[in-house]
Amino acid sequence: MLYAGVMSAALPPFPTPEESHDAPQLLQVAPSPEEPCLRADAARNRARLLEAAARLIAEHGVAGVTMEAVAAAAQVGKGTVFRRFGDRTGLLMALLDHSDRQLQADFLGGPPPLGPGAPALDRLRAFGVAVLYRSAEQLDLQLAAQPEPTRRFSHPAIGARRTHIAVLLRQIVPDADCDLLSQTLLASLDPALIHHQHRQRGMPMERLEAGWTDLVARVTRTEPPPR
Amino acid sequence: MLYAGVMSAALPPFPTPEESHDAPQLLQVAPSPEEPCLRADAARNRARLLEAAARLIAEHGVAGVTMEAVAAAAQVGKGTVFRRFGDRTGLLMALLDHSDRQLQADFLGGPPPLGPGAPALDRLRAFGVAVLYRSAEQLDLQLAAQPEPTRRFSHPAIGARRTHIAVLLRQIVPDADCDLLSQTLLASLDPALIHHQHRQRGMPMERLEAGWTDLVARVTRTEPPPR
DNA sequence: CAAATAAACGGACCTCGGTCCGGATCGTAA
DNA sequence: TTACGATCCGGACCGAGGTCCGTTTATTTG
Repeated sequence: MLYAGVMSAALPPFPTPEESHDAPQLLQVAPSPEEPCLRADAARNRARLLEAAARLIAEHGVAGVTMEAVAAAAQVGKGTVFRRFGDRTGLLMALLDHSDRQLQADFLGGPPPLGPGAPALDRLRAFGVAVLYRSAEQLDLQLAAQPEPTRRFSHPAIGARRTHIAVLLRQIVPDADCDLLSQTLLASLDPALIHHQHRQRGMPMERLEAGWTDLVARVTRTEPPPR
Repeated sequence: MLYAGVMSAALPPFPTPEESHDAPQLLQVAPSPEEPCLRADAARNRARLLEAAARLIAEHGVAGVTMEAVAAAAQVGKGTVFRRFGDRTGLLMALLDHSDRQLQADFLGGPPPLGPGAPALDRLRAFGVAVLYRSAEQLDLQLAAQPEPTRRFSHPAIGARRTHIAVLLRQIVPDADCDLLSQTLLASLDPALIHHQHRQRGMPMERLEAGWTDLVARVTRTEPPPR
């Protein structure tokens, strides 16, 4: 389990203030237009908390990330953790934030086929594969960071992915209900599903990758790629 | 919110003993071959607990279903609740058990197009629609009964549905990776997804139904039905 | 019917997520 | 530099899920 990415994600002092779980923004990419910019001590504590959480994960796994433990490790009061991140999943999602932004930057402005420049169909294929492997790398954290079912699709990062898929789909199958189809496609990349297929049913990642490619071909009614 | 179905589910003294959450049986239908058959007092308490839980839901919503409250309402010790149902989700899933069996009986042996007799494609369409509306009716309970991500696909009832979809798919697109496709299709019927589309994004159920029909057509590479 | 054994019971107890509010700190403006 | 208000901090506190184990009860066997 390599949590190096997670560690680095903890370092930038970008604030994700406590109001982070409602803004229905469609496409986030920068640390949001202009954050209320935390007070100096708040920003410092935020960074220490993320770092402490990452350290706890590295040492004791996700299960070891107790709100009290994180607070203690960061030498901070428990209330501070909740003030900053709202709840446990908020903290864990913040740990994934860096990697979320990375992915988003890649498919919004990175090199093809993930980024713009390639045909939409190729971008869609590449997107799924990217999400697949990214999730597989951080599966434990991804699973633990899943909020209760009611909010599972409310996270901005998820919304951004859905929108991206929908945009691509509209270029390929303009007549379809792309808003709906995009959700379905995204659901097939759910970390819990990956966990079940890969770990519980033992399917190799290559098969999941092929499954995604095939699914995209079927849904778009195009020929499967030669492989 | 009609919980009549739930109430009636509480009545049959069928035991679902504490070992119910691992048996990887492919198709359950009866109350399992021969349950270890609970002791008389245990069966009685089980029934009282289910009844109490259903009553609490009817009165205070799912949020009112506290393990202690259920125990108290059933005039039983808290430990007994956990012994019987393992954990909270176990209790809530037990409440859905009756409706699960009903659905299963319908698609395994009921009248077409859900049951055998109709072409596989029609059965697949009907299956999705059935699951869709059934879930919509009990959304709150369905959402609350979702276990942590790790076990979300381990429930026997889910496995049965997956298998059923896979069987149908194999008759329609024998060359596809039906085991994988079936999971994807099932994922698009996830209660959390329905909740998000229908309640949070305001899509009418008819649109979700059309979405399923369209998805099935695309995935099987068949013509969409005339409507 | 009585003794023996396995199963079930109950509730005290623990942990952990989440809340609350009096007090400390930071940023700012005079 | 000082004063002031907004923001933040901390940890006591609460509720609910889950565990444990001494006690009770159903069932079986002689």
